[in-house]
Amino acid sequence: MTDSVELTQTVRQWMDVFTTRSMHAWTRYVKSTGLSMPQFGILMNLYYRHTCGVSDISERMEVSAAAASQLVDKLVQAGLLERAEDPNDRRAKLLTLSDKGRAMIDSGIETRSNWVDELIADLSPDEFEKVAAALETLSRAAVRLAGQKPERHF
Amino acid sequence: MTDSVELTQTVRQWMDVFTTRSMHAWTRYVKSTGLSMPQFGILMNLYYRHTCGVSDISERMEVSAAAASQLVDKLVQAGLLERAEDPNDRRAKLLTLSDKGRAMIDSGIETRSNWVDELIADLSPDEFEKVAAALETLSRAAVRLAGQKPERHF
DNA sequence: CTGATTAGTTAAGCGTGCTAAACTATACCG
DNA sequence: CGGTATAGTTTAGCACGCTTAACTAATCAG
Repeated sequence: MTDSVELTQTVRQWMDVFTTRSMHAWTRYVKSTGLSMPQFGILMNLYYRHTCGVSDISERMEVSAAAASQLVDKLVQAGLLERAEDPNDRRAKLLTLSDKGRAMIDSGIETRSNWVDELIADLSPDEFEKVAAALETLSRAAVRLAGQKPERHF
Repeated sequence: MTDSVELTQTVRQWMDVFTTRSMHAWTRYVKSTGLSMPQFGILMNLYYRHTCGVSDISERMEVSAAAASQLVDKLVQAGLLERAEDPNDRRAKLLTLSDKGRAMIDSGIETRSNWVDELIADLSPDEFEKVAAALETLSRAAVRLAGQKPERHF
């Protein structure tokens, strides 16, 4: 039986390689879109949580409401975001990605996928299957962990 | 035999979950240090590539030499970086992390490790072993891939 | 030695993100 | 109804990163 400490080390090391690599790629892609990091962050938020208000953005990004409002406004003007009035609460706005905004994020994810696909293409079918199974296990664990303490900032 | 397209989908999805999560954590940590993103990026660079000059920073971060010089200067003043004259070429500087700078990155990696460890703790011993094996496979593939085209920007 | 290149710094100026503060408008509550 | 809280915007001002351009100093090539 392999040493458990050693295995932990393996997992951490992978995390290290992967995080470094993926952050670099991400940074590069964001720059290529011409958007700033915070702007792109808002688009990402809306990509996953389909709609929300300005104050939600403010909370998630831990910036003031003023900052969120300004950032959102730029994205609206760039045609990446739709900002509609909430019919249930006319103070609030409903923010959603425009098609253009969604396409931009899709394309970013696509870029990321390409790297992963190259990585996978390098594996034997057997390795591939094992890797996929392992990652699914990890995904489930991640979801479980996130569910355990949803009270944490976000 | 499981559908290969489906497996690819699994891998991509994990990538998605993991990237989102790890970038968020990274952003939060950087903010907590009081450093800006680019400043932290320089420290990261030097953490992995033990020493380099100002122009190397400039190239890797794709900013002007002036920008690199200014950022480095702030880090030196903050005591996170050592800037020494290169004895072989007195025009050039040798940049290295100070103990304080190294500690800062170590602590960031530590934070990341904690999350991974929590994730792992949630697995059965059997799952754990399989996951570790799979990630090692992936790591090797990543290294191989990186080695294949080292001419790419970096 | 001389001219050109390379490493790095400094200064001026711009764009951006951020905050605090003041303000508008809607919703909620007694 | 009237007072308070909430959602969002606007403004002024600051800090930061970045660029271009001008500059110093060291190295290299003929």
